[in-house]
Order: sequence, then C-alpha cells, then structure tokens
Amino acid sequence: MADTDKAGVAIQGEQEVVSRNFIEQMIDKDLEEGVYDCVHTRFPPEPNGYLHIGHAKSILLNYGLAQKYGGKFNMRFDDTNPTKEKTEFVESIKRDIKWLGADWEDRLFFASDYFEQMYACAVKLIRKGKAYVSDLSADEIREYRGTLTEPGREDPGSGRSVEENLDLFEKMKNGVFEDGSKVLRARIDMASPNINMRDPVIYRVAHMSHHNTGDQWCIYPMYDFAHPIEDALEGITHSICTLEFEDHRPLYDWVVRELEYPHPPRQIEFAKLYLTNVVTGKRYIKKLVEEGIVDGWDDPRLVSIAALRRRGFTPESIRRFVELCGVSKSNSSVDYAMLEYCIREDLKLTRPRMMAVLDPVKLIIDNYPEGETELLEVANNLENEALGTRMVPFGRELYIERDDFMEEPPRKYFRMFPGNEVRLMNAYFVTCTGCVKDETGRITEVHCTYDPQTKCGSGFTGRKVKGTIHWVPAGEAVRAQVRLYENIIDETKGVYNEDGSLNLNPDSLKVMHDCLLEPALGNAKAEDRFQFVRQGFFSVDYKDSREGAPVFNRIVSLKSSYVLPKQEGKK
RNA sequence: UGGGCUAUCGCCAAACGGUAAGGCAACGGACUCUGACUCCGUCAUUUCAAGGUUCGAAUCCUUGUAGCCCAGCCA
Repeated sequence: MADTDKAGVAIQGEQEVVSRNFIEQMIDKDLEEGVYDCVHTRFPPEPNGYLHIGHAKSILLNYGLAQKYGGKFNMRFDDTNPTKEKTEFVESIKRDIKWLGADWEDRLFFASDYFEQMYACAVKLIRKGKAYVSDLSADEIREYRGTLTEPGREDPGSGRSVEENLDLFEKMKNGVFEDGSKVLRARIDMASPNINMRDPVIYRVAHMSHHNTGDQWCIYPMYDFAHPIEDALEGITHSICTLEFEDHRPLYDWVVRELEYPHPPRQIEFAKLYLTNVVTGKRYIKKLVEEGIVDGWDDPRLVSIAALRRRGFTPESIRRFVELCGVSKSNSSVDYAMLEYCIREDLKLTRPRMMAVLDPVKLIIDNYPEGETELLEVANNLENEALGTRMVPFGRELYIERDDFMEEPPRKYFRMFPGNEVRLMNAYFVTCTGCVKDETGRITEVHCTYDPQTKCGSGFTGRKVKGTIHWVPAGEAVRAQVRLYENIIDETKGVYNEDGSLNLNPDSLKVMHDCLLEPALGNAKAEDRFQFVRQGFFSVDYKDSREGAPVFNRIVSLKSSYVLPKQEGKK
C-alpha cells in the first residue's frame, strides 16, 4: 500500500516514486533507448507581445525538464517575421523569464542570427529538388491548396528546373522581386490530407527592416521551416510546443530529415494552461489599455507576468502553481482559486502580520486615561518566531474597521455591538457601550470601556471572548491608499458577451483612499509584502508608491467562511 | 463530410490488464488573540456512451457521441 503526500509523491517503503508526466515518460524512454544521451530544451517566444501566465507553464516546463535531467535550457527569440516584432518585447520577455527564475546561462539566441544558415538550407532543398519558387499570389496559393475535403493542385512553378529555382531564389534574396510576388515552397504532397504538407511556403519576400538584422534581408523563412533548423543548430533534443502544432510535426520531421541532421530534435506537444475567467487576448488587453479601463499591460487585474509581479505574486508561487497544474494533452482551464492558494501558501509564514484599517471609524475607550499611551510589543508572525516583534502604540483613541461595529447585530455577529465584549488584537478586552452619529445617521464614534487586567501577554484567563478585532492608534496611524481587486471579468456571465466584447466587472477595482495603517507600515518599500490581519495579503505597488507614502495592492484576500450580512446577495 | 488530438469528481490530474492516488474547491466538526492558519472527517461501486474480449477492463477490441486544432506569404 502506498502513501501519498501533498506533492503527489508516493512513498513505498523507503522508495519515493514520483508520478511522471507524459513528457518525462517519453524522455525516459528516449534516454533508455539511446535516442538521445542528454536533454536540451528551449523556450522560443516570438517577441511580439508580453508574456502571460500561460507562457509561464511553457517556460517552467522547459527549464524544469533541463534541471531535472541535468541538461540545458536555451532562451531563443523566434524572430522570423519582422512585421510583428519589436526590441521592446525582447527586453520585457527577458526580464519576465529571469523573474520567474528560469536561467538560460549564456545561451541567449535569436532565430534571426541563423538567417544565413537557413538560406543555405533552402538552397540545399532546391538542389535536392525538394523546393521550388512559385509565382502564385497569396490568393492563388490558397485556391491551389484545396480544402479540408478536397486535395490541392500542382503549383505551375513546381515544374521548374533546379537551376531556374536557384536563380530565382537568389534573385528573391537580392531584392529583385516585390513583396508577395514570389515565394519558395517545399515540394511535398499537394494531395496530403494534412494541409500543412501541401507544399508549404518556406520563404517569403518582405522588404522590411528587422529589429535585429536591419535591412540585411528581404526574404524571411517561415516558422515551419525555420523552427526545426533553429532546434537542430542548437542541439535541442526535445522541442516542446503546444497542441496546435501537432499537425505540423510531420513537416517538422520532414525538414530535419531532408536536411539530414545526424541527431534530429523531436517535437512534443502539450496542452496550454488556461485560467478560468481571465483575459489573455492581445487585442482585448490592448483595447482595455486604450480605453483606460486598465492602467497598462501590468495592471494588477491582468495576468501578464508583469501584472502578476506588480500585484504582488512571488515567482515561487507561480512556480508552485504551474507544478500543481500538471502537464497533459487535454485542453483544460484551471481555477483561479488554485493560484490564490499558491500565493497564500507562500506568504502566510514568510510575511509579517500587520494591522491596517481599510475603512476606519473612531473607537474611544472612555475609561482609558486621557493623554496616556503605551507601547505594545507585538509578534510579527505568531507562526514564525524568526520574524521577530515590533512596537505598536496604544491609547485612548483608536480606529477600527467600520464593519466591525453594528448597532443592531444579526445573529452570530461576534464583533462590536452595544454590551458585547471583544478583544482588541494584541491589546485588551473592551466592552462596547454605544456609538455617536452625525445628523445623517452615519456613525462617527464607537465607545467602549476596557479591562486593564486583560492585557495581552498578562496571562489573563478569567474569561473568553468570541471576537477579536484589529485596530490602529488614532494619533500615530499612517494614512495610505489601498487597492482591492476583483476579477476584471464578471464571473457570473463568463468572459465574452454574445457580440464578442468582454463581460467586464464594473467593481474590479476599489480604491480605498483613507486607510489607516499601523505606524511601522509607513516606510514600507516597493514590492514589500505583508499580511494585513483579517484582510489578506498586500504588496507595495512599485509604480505608484513614493518614499514614505506607500500604495498597497491586495494580492489576495484571506479565506473566509463568514459573510457579513449586509454583503449578502452581493454577487 | 478530410486529417490530427482529447475525453477519469465542480476544477486540475494519477493509474500503463490486477480491482479509481493526490491537489484545488466545497461541506461538516475540533482548535483558535485573524470568522485566517492548523487538525480531523466527508466528497467517483465508477472512468463520454453502448456493446464485446477476459477470471479480472479507466486501461484491449468494435461502434457511436462530444470538445479542441488545421485551408496565413503568422508563430
């Protein structure tokens, strides 16, 4: 009988048997059979946008495999199409991958650095009679390709001699032809049931400046031709990509076979990671940015790597999340709750637990001596002594959460209401005596009395209270802005409307301007993370915070099995 | 209607012919200076469906069904 621990590790006797995902099983087999004697992976993004949580899976999968098998991991920009790529993106992608902790060491490559070799490969194919220059327009090529159910027809250019093809291809390279007037096609099978094999275009003409090679080239290789070559040149063993490339594998194999690479790489496809109710589409995010609904690609409500980082997620939490999701070939959509679990798990023992009042109302302890204050020594994290203690001033006037007082409480309300005794966290028991309202009926002060002998740390055990509430000292509290987030999508309706537009949640951002924090939080630095007791985990926004004036983003709330009555019915 | 792939709990996901792991979520309960954490318990007689083979089937065979991908000079 095998026990199984949290990581899915079965323990049989003394032996640990980790269940391996299907890619690892394939690699094991390859290694066993001597197909390869090492593992070399790569992450090959096109620098045409920002990375998001889905890319993290691919990055961590590839890097993780290299680590696990003592192999190597390459970083490679697949920049074979100058119409879409920008240097700005190569920088952001590098930064995100570093942040995630994937280390490519000194192996940073660009597909565009191989253009010369790729050109030679194309010439080789032409010489073998395996490629030809076509004069067909894009529309004509589509027509000749046939349909899903009908085979294609021979390209008229297919009959050209090797010499003529060589000559024409060189002219393509030399800029003799206009964009779109000529392409190089691989000669495979116009009748193949796999449309990718119907003489795919492998080179096109594009008179355009490339972010890396400038104006050196006016012909560019297509992905299906370039990618296997890139992999082969770098000595990649396992070329891991997503499911939509499954149909391209026969072409991938065709290229490495025709080019006669002695140790050809092998393509393996896995299912992308999707998160439920999340926006990753570039055009959608672009629109959100343009319309000012979010404040950039790193808006904390988004799931780009930059956004997750800004929200306060840790690289460790993302790694754990990806690990928990697993790797398979079935299309699936993981619950956001799993990500929340991972970040809570990472922060709960490692961050100080502070007191912050988001929506303050004044609390006056009527029997506490006027003008007097005391300093309380408070543990930073009761479950992790190593985090030490801090001092918090306490006095007659405090602020508490508006939610923590009700004049007429419902059943099972454990907080402050007239006549009820609660604990002020880290301080004393207080008994509520009533409240003061302004002319609109809004509560402006809550009053109570305290019992000096119930001080925290005094060892008092005379009686117990059901509720513990947090507070900040009135005089010394630091005023700050805190932002609370909900999903940017209205989860009750799904991501898209019928017309294809996004189903936005109008309450996805709540900015709390007059929050009061305990003094120690006043000099928090960008990216510092804390638990605000009873509220959740927060991090200091690195964009909007200033020296001595931190702005906090809520990363995730604490779980709660209690719903405040007035919030009932809220979606 | 051509080809490729995938179907195991609300969501991920193991199991590789030997009698359905685990995690997330949810729900009880205990504990508690966070309605948190922690702990303890519950949560698939059944694996898309129907047949078949077998002592034995999620795994093999049939026949269906559903979903995803492919007709860019994108990646």
